[in-house]
Amino acid sequence: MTPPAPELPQFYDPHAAFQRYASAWEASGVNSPAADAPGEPYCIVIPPPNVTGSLHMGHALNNTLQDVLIRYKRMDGFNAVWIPGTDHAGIATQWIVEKQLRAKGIDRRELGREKFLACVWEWKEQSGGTIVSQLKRLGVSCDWSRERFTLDEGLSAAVRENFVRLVEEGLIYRATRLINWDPVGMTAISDLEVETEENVQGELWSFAYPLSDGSGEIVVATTRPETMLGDTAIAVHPDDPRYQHLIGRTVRHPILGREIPIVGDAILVDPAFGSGAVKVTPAHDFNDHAVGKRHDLPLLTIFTLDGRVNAEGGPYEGLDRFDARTKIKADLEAMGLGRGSKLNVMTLPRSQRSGAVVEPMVSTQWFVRTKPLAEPALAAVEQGLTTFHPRQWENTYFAWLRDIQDWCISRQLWWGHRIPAWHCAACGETTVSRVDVTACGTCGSANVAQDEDVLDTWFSSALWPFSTLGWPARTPELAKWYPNAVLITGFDIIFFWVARMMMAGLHNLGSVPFHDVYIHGLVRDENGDKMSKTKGNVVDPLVAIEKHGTDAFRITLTSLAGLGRDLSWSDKHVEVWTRFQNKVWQSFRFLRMHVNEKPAPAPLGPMDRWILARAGVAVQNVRSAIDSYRFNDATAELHRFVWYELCDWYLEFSKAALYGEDEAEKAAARHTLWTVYSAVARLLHPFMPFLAEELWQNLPGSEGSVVRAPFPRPDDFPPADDTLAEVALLQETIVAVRRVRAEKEVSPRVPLQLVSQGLGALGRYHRVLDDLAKVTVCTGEKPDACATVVVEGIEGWIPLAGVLDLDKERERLAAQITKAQKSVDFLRNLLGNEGFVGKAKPELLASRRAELEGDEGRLATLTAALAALG
RNA sequence: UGGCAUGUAGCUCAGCGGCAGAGCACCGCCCUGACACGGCGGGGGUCGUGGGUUCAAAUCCCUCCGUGCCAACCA
Repeated sequence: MTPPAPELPQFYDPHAAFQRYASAWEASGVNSPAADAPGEPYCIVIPPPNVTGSLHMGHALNNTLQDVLIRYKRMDGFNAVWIPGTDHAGIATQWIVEKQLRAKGIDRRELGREKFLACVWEWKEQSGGTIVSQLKRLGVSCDWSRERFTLDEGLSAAVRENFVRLVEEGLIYRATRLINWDPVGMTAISDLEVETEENVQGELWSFAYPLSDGSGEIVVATTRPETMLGDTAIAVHPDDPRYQHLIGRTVRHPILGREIPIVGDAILVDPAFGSGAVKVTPAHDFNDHAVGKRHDLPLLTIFTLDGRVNAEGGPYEGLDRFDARTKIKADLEAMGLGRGSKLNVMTLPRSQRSGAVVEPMVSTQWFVRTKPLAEPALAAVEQGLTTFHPRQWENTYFAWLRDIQDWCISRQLWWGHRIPAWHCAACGETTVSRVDVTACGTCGSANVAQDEDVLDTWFSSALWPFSTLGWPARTPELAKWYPNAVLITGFDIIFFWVARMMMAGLHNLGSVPFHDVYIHGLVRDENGDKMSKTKGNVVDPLVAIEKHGTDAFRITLTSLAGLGRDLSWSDKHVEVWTRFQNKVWQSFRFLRMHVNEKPAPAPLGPMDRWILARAGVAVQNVRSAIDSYRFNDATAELHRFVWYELCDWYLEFSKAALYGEDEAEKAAARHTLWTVYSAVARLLHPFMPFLAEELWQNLPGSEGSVVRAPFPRPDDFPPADDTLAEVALLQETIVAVRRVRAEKEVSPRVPLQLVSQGLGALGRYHRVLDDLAKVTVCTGEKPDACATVVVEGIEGWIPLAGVLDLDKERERLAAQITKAQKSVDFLRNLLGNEGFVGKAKPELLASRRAELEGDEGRLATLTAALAALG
């Protein structure tokens, strides 16, 4: 006799397990494979969280899914690595530190660039680690030895290399253009960083421009009266009879006195809208800018960089944009030029970061010529080199890339990658270089100064899948792990990030950065509302982990991650998995009561073979679910198998053996339990790693850590054999008998097939016996509707009349039979038709035959059932 | 205005040509030896609307309605 195993605690303690295993795994090096380690490559790079950030539910979901995949692939023998890191997040970070300094009464400009950057670095050092430690609390198995930061030395070199290359190829250029300006952040921003605020109640105000010759006036309407200071034309539709004769003439600016031409422009002007005449401000409106180009109008910038009226505004100089609006309106009204106003629902462009209303401004900036980069990125997805999951996101991706605009990449910030370009004060030329420049590349003058601006933070993020692997150096890591296997991210950054990584990867390395892109939804609250601080419905993942434990937290998120849907987080969902966790634990304790050493293989009974075959099916289902990113299906399959097959059936059946006298049966049950739980621990590991390890460590005879154990394969288990059908029948029988006992209606499909030998065999089982003992079994002459049973050698029957509405059942069956009959006739005709057979492909015919057989079988079953009902 | 989703049990969702499903909630019985964080049984649905295709539609096609997101326009 082996000594009894030490008893397991009554309840699983997820926090203790986390403490026990998390850092031990990291120290073991299992997460840090060498590039030349054996196994097919499988690499995921983390979407780098901002250093400003703290972990929110979106991160939790995103990283849990990555961890599920990486743990699965690691167990499956891949050389799997998950590279973590953080993003310097240019504007966002600078914004925070500036705010902190302002609170102390310090302006960054007083401080100077160098000192300010020192402050940002200091802040990054102390709080940049927060997000990392929070990630670790999720139990993620990143390779922390490869952690990167977008501003570290290697990545900065990658950024320079990419920038200089694109300049050399003519794909980056510097130009003066109308761009989106953030007057609060005081920087240019890209189109993507402009967000629109919907349904703003605004005012559409009309006023009159007097014709220069005094012969009348022309009325225009605007939501931005202050921009009239920069008007350089009035546009009308060239075919509009009201204004046609005015084209070519001028109006006089009522405030500034300028003469302004009236032009005809069919593209901008809709004669049916408003007065049919439009004021044109080419320096502060994108549409007007286009008109200006068409008609060669002067660009008149009227605002300063912080959104005040400049010297061009004459009497309004120094006024804020919005104050100027009020005053100009009032002044024009006073001059008798106001022509009424109406309410107007509009959308306001706001800066994503500062929230300021964006001001279009003419400015000199650096741009990426995106068209040539977008074409290969489009083609790669069209050709299936990269696949989105779910597929429909490819449409979004295509739409944006097909209509892509040049990308403004320079930012008037200090925190970020400074543009590697040096302007010469002597000759005015610009030198772009991978190394710092001390002399002008054109004239040789030493009077050069580096461009003051930094790059858009997404410019460095675009390189992330390969800059983290050492590019531009040709490292073993790059050779092994590029392209990455999969990118997991949210739909909100398909344009910002995914598309740009595709472009950068294809351009710099000639192949796609990843084979799959999994797009997950948004984590919402239990009412389906977006989580937001103002609503106060934000769930802090760390609080949830404290409350429920890492395992339950992770598998809950995973179970909610269906393809193409947002997730609704609620404690009710977590409860399901907390209970699942307990179910696994309690059933494992049962195993430990009966198994305290690794059992030797033994001849197996039918129930043993049944559960092993079912385990094989579950393994197959879990695998194919993960392989196709159906995370919710994977967890549902685990839940179904463990609870409804393993615990509800097998464990109950095994008691007959384990509490009985037959040593051979006991040996079979022990071996089966051990085998199945060995698989369960490994199946659970990607989802509930700490629970899985706790099982593994307490499974007698298991070796090492579950982290390094192989993920179960379907062929680890015996295939289905004839006993499976028998067992299924026994189970149906038991269910039917329980229903009879409950005096409930019995579905005719099952009890009419009751097999006496089956029940006889079942009589030996624990809880089943209990059920049967309470069933009234009759003997003697059998009525038409009954279930035949044999209990402890006595054949009898269970009457069904009285608990069945026989008339209703007959009616229902007859309807089904009519339907089935039609199906069978149809298929038979189809197969009997020579012409059809001649043309049909063999496999199609085979499937049709199979269908027919299925239908005939069903028809037969139904007919038999009807006959039994009389 | 355009595009993409989405509408299935009270709630959260799965199913996507072949007998309408799960979890939670609800009702009844049971603290039996792994588990009351449990067991057994049960009730509950015109699958948003109207048409069409099919032997057969929740599932495919069209119409409309509701909801969400993205993009564009907004003088």
